[in-house]
Amino acid sequence: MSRLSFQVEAESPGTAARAGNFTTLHGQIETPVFMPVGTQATVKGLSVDRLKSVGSRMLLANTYHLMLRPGADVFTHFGGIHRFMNWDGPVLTDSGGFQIFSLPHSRSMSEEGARFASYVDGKVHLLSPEESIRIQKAIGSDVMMVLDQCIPSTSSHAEARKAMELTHRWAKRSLDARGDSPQSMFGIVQGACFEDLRAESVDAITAMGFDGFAIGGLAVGETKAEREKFTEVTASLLPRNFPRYLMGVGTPLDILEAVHRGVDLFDCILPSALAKRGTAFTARGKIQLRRSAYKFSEAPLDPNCYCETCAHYSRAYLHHLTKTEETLGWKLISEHNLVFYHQIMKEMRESIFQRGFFTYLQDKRKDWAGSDEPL
RNA sequence: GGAGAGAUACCCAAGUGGCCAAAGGGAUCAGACUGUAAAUCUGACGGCGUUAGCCUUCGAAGGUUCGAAUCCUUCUCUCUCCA
Repeated sequence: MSRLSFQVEAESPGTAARAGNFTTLHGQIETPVFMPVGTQATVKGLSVDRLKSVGSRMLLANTYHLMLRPGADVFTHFGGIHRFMNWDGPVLTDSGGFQIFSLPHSRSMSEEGARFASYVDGKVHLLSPEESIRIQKAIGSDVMMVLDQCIPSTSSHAEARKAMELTHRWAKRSLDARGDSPQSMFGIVQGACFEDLRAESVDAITAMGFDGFAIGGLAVGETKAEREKFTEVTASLLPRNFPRYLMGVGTPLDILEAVHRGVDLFDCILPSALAKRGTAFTARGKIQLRRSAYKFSEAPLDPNCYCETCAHYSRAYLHHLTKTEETLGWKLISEHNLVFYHQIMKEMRESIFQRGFFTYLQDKRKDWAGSDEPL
């Protein structure tokens, strides 16, 4: 029986998009939902007050980074991440599977797990499925992710099969390691850009008894068209009554296209990572605040945005903060970007209830993809 | 007034006869970034030309040399120390 009690509340004609909800140990979440990335038990630059104010309801944190610092024993001491970081909403922890992909020179792979040399002190850690789950239990996340092997999506069929099969064995070990913990757990579908492997992976993972299903291994090298195709191929095979999570995706347009294909949860570093380099999202495309065109601009980022940044600060000021690399600029643009992401999720959900998602999709495709700086 | 040091492209700064249109930073401009280790990475950066190449540059003016940012002469300006 699912620990999340996910239910589909509404669907919309002409699309696989659905609106739903699920219940975690720290409250209910309405989908589609975007989770800001808080790798180190912080969404960079934003206090919990600000996060709540911009509309964040569920955060992602990272097992690998938190294992290195502050370490699982600190979470045990505090009784979990919620009290530690003063966040009372749900938290999903990534297992460290993405670091297998993103830190390839710091680790070696075996059946047992991935051995990492810590970037903190060089000490070697074995990140096995059991160890990842042990740490995620200490962190006390509401949703734990199985340890998987994420590989470049452009990998060969043979490599993709090998990583997928290992991911399946690790998924089973991860699930077994959960034991009777009340924390829920998602399995992860792999298979790179191969339809047969994606189908096989869905069969294997859905047979194990998870509380939700993630589509992994996308936005790691493939084209936008491939990403959409394999999101669709995979999502269409996943069971209707469980949440579907597209890991690490993506741009506003990526998310729109994925909701259209039946995905419910998202996380991405882009709103905060791009804010650091002065990129803001608006309904009319991206704004690159480093451009000197904004030097004297008294306009807000987006005249239709209700965020604090748009209420109080000009593009000229944000341009200045970006050029001088002041952290306030990063923070103000991050807040704006998160408001933008949460706002579009809300609009998608509402359009599904109104049975108008497909129209919304077509409008946004035109507005976003057709702008000078496409989203 | 005396002694010394120096003037290089938007800025800082290497270069002391040919391999120099001139290292390296910064700034500027452009691009990248999707389950975040890193204030990150990439490209352009005198002008014209698609390339070959041509033209104009190293405080100013002369000179030496086949050839000068580099050597010589004079001049202009800046800085440090002593009076």
